Amino acid sequence: MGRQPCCDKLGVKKGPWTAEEDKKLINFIITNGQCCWRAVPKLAGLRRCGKSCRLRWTNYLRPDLKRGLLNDAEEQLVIDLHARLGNRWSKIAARLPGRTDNEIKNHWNTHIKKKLLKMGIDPVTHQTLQKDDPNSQAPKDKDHRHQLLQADELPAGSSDHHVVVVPAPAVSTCSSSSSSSSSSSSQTDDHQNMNSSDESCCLGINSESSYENDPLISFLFRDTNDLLNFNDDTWEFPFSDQDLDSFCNKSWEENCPWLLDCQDFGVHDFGFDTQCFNDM
DNA sequence: AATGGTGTCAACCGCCGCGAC
DNA sequence: TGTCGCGGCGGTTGACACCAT
Repeated sequence: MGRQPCCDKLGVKKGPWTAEEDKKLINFIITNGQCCWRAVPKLAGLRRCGKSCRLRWTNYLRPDLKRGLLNDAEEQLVIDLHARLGNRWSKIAARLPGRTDNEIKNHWNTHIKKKLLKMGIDPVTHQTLQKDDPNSQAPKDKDHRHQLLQADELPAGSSDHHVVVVPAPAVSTCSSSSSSSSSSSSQTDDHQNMNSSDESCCLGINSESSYENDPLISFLFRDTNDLLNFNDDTWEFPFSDQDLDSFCNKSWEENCPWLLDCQDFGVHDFGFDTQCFNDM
């Protein structure tokens, strides 16, 4: 998928990356780490601009990337964060481990926008759409999974009637896996019917206690008031110093077990073992 | 089977902020 | 203070996949 390869006047290649180029880039970064991106193509033997190398690495080759569609819990988090931050995809991506801003942006534009419209929510303002709005198909079910709450602190340009979609708190059971079907109608229904146990299931969480020990996950799911009080300008990394020390002393497999799912591409595919990334 | 419409997403483009000088 | 280089960000593009007719 992508564009046809081409070169500009300076002989810099554009278009889709080949496996050979990927291998060169990965090999270089594993050996040298991420340094001056401008120097990377020259040193790695690539006819690409540094920007292209950086993008390829951060959006596709990084070993800590999750693959596949966003699950319902991640999607809900994106909606919540978007209500707070607007189109600041990098800020949103920073709160979703293993996801890139580009991925989230694409997912928003192709899936979530439509889903919100079907739910009767304006994807730009997060306001409920007017009832006489032909685009509005808001559900009337009072058991609707999401609570539409009045926000007291909202992005610039928001109106007095701005609402934020907030996920229900996670509970302790996990009954069935939820689908991330791309079918918009069934997807909406699933979304509305999915209970909070499904949500925790989506992140591989079996119970509240099971993620209490994971500082990042527990941060993501702790009191939703945190989301309402979220202030991007003063936000700090949610780990305590102790957590951070613990994190740094573990391998990436221990800290990020979902990365093991990525091993069939991006690491072992290129002849590297996971030790390479521990060394990094 | 052929055609046209729509969806998906990797990749590019242009702008901006920041630090160095 | 102004300029430059760099990295990062968000918006957009366009090739391919998929589906409906």
